[in-house]
Amino acid sequence: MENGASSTKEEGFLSRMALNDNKAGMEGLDRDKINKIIMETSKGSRFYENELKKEQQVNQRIEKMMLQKAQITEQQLKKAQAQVERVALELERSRDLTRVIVHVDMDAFYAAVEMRDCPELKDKPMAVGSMSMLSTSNYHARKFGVRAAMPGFIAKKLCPNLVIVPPNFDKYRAVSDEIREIFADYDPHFQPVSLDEAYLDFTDHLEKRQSWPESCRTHRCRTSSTEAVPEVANLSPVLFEDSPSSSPCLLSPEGVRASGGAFEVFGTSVEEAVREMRFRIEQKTTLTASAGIAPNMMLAKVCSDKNKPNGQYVLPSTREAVMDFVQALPVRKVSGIGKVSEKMLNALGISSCSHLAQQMALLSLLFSETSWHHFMQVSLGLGSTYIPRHEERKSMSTERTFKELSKVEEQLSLCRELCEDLAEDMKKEDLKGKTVTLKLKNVNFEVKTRALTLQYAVATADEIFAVAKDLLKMEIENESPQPLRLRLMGVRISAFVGLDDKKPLQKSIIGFLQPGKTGSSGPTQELHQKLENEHFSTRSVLTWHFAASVITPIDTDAENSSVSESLTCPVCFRQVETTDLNVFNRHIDQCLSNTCRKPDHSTDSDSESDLELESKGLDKHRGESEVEKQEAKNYPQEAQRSLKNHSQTDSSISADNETAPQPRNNKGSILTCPVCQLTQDTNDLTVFNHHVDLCLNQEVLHELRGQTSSPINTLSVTKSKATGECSYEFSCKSLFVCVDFLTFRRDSPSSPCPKRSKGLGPHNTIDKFFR
DNA sequence: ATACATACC
DNA sequence: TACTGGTATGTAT
Repeated sequence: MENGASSTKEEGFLSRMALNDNKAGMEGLDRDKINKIIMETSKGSRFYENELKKEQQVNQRIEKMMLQKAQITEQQLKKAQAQVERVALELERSRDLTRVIVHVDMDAFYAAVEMRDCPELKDKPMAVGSMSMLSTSNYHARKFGVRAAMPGFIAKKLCPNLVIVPPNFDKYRAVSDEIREIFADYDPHFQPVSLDEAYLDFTDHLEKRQSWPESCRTHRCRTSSTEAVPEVANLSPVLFEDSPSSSPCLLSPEGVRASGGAFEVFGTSVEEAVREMRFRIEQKTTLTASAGIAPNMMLAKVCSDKNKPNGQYVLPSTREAVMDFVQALPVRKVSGIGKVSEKMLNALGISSCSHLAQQMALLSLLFSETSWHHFMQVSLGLGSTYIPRHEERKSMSTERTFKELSKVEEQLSLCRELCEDLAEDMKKEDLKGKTVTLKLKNVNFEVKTRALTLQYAVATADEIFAVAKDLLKMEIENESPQPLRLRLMGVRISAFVGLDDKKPLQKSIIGFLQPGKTGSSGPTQELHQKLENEHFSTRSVLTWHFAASVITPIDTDAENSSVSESLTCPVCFRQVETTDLNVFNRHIDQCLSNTCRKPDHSTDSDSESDLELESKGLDKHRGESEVEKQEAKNYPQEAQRSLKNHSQTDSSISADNETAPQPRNNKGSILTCPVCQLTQDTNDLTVFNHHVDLCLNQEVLHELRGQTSSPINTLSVTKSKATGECSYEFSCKSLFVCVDFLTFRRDSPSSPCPKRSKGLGPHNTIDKFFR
């Protein structure tokens, strides 16, 4: 009668269900008692049973691993050891201790915001979330074992007086914006991890900071005491506020002194700079942050946890300090090593990073290359010293948990709803993707995903639903005559067009505009390095940083007159009646997408009939062709052609231009746009050139959109079009126009800073692209 | 390419 | 009563 679950309950429960006291604020509490309550509250639930099942899967994985381990011969190990040492040596050679990386993390962020805005909560144990799930708890509540990712009803058992506050994400986002403004003063290219967390590269800031006068390092306290300030109060404006770019010193020393009040002067060291940043965060938001300072991201992340809350920790940039630090580090503290990896490593007798180093040869035989390379880096205290710019998103999804849903019609209508929500989000970012994934979780918490990749990208609710509903129907069929008893459904879209398959040309443009750091170090940097070197010789690269992509009115001379209330769109060249740059940018986006994409055709797909399950066979093949039909309906021939490279079969494209991206203007020939690679149905060079301009503008603006935080400088558009010249000239001129849209700022202090892109002749810029 | 698992906040 | 939601990536097939 013993089923697998009940026989292994006793040994299986701990690692998955038990309290995770890994995080700050969890020291010295009664773990056993807490775990007992957690277990008692959970036992017997479907969730618990599923956790047991997963636990067993992990145990099996471990058993398999141990078997493998038992079969390893002395010889293999020797060989592995040699290999490991080679790699270690190579990694060691790449070690870079010259960067100063900071990881900042707000303390109990959501909870802290709620406490700030509701003093009642100050001295109570509280958490943000719901009875079903908590996202954060304050430090008071943590003493009871209440923590993030714990369901509220269990937390209540642990701490009956716990106050649970529903989340207010808009507010958190607003606070997040405030702290990010401060981050940007120390590293304009900082990388946000979440609303409350970011990585910053302080290296450049520190260099500049050395020559700053004291006045630039002086910051005013909001009140004389940094303690509890009621309400939102007038936050004293911080220095720098209005000069995110160039000179940070706004106030003269007299100004500082004249305004009176309490001041704090910060030094020029890293510690002081980071302390200053945290101070400013606290002055501005009444919330505290913790920070870790280290020579790479991996270490900085660990360090920020070290003196939490409201503290910071510096790991000196010496190999010795790093190695000492890492030896003592429990593997679980490392970002990327979670519950399961920890358990597997533990099974091998590995709990700290020193063990990790000792067992490397073994690990190289038991784990995949990516895994053991990661372990190796961790054990050597290596990590990324280059903070990559935020990557473009790779997927977008929406999912919802609900109480049991078993009726087919309800499942289908829910699916449609999700698709509508997703489509709405997609629209906001103007995305289209080719892969649709349906996610289902049944009442036993078993998760399934079903995906289908289309030939063309989709974006609208109808298009997505056309696919998702078939995936769903397929699952319903599979399960029948039993119904699907669902507790969650989700829809995801991925494989966006315009990321990979689009244009190496664009990459060159952006690569040129933003070559990034030139520091060489770490295997993780090799890729960046390689990419860079394709276009530049490493050290000689000027580090141009994009400043703003906003376009100013052409007629700036009318500044004082009453007529200056409009801006000229560089795409349609019409006046836009606004001075709001956001509005104006939206207009340009609109213009660009209107010109480069066919207008949407309203798709009245089978929305009604979709809600009935077709009882006939619904095999995958049929599903696909249905989807394709749907596709064809939604995207008329021409639009499909403009969507991507699947246009090869199009009869209007002559067979002889397969690989030649350059336009030719021979008599009677058809021109191919070097950007979108599509044949242009014209022989008119002016028309063709206009098309290329649009393409380029769209690409560059699309790429740069969202990369810049503070629009500062702008420039006017000069309409300098080439007509009747050779094809290369077109491209160059077009690129020049496109480059001319932008204003650059040179961050490198070694060279003068041209205010306008006029200083960037085509000789400096375009020539490089075409090499 | 698909499915599932792990990880992070 | 009640155990999330969003994104990325690794592993296995």
